[in-house]
Amino acid sequence: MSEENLPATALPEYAERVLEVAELIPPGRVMTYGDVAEWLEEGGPRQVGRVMALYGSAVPWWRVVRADGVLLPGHELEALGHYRTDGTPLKEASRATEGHLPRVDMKRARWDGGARGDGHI
DNA sequence: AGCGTGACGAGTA
DNA sequence: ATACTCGCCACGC
Repeated sequence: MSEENLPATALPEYAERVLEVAELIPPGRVMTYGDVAEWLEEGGPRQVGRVMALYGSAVPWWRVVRADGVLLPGHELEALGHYRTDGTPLKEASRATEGHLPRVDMKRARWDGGARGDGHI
């Protein structure tokens, strides 16, 4: 038997953790890829991004955003619809956004993961 | 083995 | 505000 033939579970455990965090994010709030990685204490923003790109379709992917608050290319309208439904704070009422799609107001929408002071870690 | 790329982040000019 | 660089880790060629 060869160790090379890893079980390769349907979803890597890391991926499952990332998806779990994505599900934890309450409506009207968002977490950055880096925040998720930090919350998990493993991997980095790019690893989280990879998981979301592959399996994000099974979770509220729009609640995991870039640190800039820029909407996902190709899913801007989709995400925007969800943000309006969830009541996520957006930055649009400004001349700077004129001609540009609104971005998530990270200052208000960023979620710390429940402050994870209530029993976690 | 190296090299480019990616649903990233932060820093600097 | 934009553009560029570097660090980061996994994957594909």
